[in-house]
This record gives sequence, C-alpha cells and structure tokens, in this order.
Amino acid sequence: MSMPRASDAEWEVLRVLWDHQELSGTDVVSILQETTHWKPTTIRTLLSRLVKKQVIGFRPVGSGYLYFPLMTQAECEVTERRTFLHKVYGGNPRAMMAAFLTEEDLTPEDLDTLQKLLDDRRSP
Amino acid sequence: MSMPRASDAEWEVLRVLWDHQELSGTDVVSILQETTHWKPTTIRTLLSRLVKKQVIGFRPVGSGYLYFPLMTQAECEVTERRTFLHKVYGGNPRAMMAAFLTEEDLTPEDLDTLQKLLDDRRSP
DNA sequence: CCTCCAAAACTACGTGTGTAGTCTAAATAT
DNA sequence: ATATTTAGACTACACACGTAGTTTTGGAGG
Repeated sequence: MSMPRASDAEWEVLRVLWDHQELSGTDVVSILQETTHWKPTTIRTLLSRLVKKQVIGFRPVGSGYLYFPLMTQAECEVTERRTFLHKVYGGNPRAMMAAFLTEEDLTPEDLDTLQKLLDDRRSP
Repeated sequence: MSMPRASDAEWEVLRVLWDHQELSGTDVVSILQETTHWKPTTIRTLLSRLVKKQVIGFRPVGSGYLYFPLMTQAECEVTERRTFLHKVYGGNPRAMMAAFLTEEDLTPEDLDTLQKLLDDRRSP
C-alpha cells in the first residue's frame, strides 16, 4: 500500500548501498564505521529493519549475503519530500520553496543553479 | 540546548494555536474535531506533550487554562527544514531545491512566484 | 574431528509517538 | 445539598527507533 519510510539512521545505511549498488553486511559495516560511531550490531540491526521494510533486499553469495537497494534514492526522496511537505507546509510546495528561498543560506551559485532550473522548467 | 521537535500529530495541534494565538483546551479540542477523528483525550495528550517540550505554554484563566505557542511557526519550520535537509539531502539545500523544482508538481503560478522570489534574492 | 572466531540471528531496553481509557475534581443542574 | 456531567490529570499500550549485548552457527585452522 503505502511507501515504506526509512528512519534517519536507516537513511545513512541506505546511502551507502545506493553508492555501491551491492555490498556484503561486513562491507556495509566497515564503510559506516568510517563515518559513524555505530557498533557493528547496530548497523546490522538497521540492515535487518530495512530488509523487513522491503527497502533493501539481499541474496546469498557463498557464505553470507549481499545487500542491495530495492528502492532507488529518488523514490525514497519522493516519500520524504511528501511527508515533510505535508507535515510542515500543509502540502503546499510553493510555501515551502518560498521559505527555503528566503530563509535558508544559499550561495550565489545556488541561486544561479536555481535560476537555470527554473528557466528549463518555464521554457520547455 | 537543541530545539525541540514536534511530531506530525503535534504539528496539527500547533497549527491551530498559531492560527488563534490563544485557546482553551476545550476550544482546541472542538477545532481539531472538525478536521480529525481524534478523541478529546488524544488531543489533550498532544497538548501536554507540547507543554512538556516547551513548544507551547499555558496560563490559568478562571477555571481551566489557555494555551498559547511559545515558539513561532517560523521557528518550528526552521527546525523541520534543517532536519529534513540533513536527513535526505545531506544538508545540501541546492540538491533539495533542484529536486523540488524538477520533480514536484508546480503550477505556472508557483513558478512565477519563485521567479519573483529569486529575483528579489539576486538583485538586492 | 574438535576448537575457536567471526558473521548472522536473536534479544533487549529506554524513549518517542499515535491513540486512547480511567480517575478525580470542579461546575452544573435539580 | 446532592446527583450528574465534564475538563483535566494520570495511566496505558503497541509499535518505531537509536543503540547495542548475547547467542548461535558455519567455516578456518590445527
């Protein structure tokens, strides 16, 4: 029915899998230990929860498994955006964009990029 | 220290208080019962939790209390934006804006509005 | 084969959240 | 003054999450 959601910590794990396509649990652990303080068991718990939510899958390879994403980053982003947009801006993307534009720190380059995107969007 | 966060359900309650400045618990209940299926006790639980988090305050008036926001909607939005931005876009607002611009449904009017905001932002 | 280690599985625990029931004290109606 | 309704306080409970310890098991080495 409804799209599964990944928690903050799970999202970190997902990022690693999106970057590598397919990894053994052990590899996921090593990679995440470079950037977090999580214990290996913590990381494995997160992997299991993602499997249960069917956001990632795994297949046996020799001994052990390889884990891989079942949902693309873009798909997960959509879910998060919708959730956020609904919660904070009542589903109104204009209000949200306005808030980001007027209140977040954007560099001149950011603004240039946006202008380009906007141009593309407006003149097909 | 760190900004308190309001959950999804709590945010609904907050919206009501932001819209009315100050309301009795009973009024909050009536208002929310028009738009949700929540039982009065549920709504009161949410009010209590918001008080505990110090996102709203209350003062006695006659019998009963009046509840009022301690944080503005803008302040709470900032917290949520930061959280979302960090979780999904690694804190990169450009990536996020790009995603919204290219993938969310924006009407031509939305795009016009954005263009105006962008103009304001770019030419001081 | 038996022992030992690392990978995977299972269990755990405090806190937040959605959702509400129950109990008590105060206001209201008779 | 007493009975009744009700607002607010207190309690509950299942499930998500962050975070990890403990147990089991399947090879690796002797």
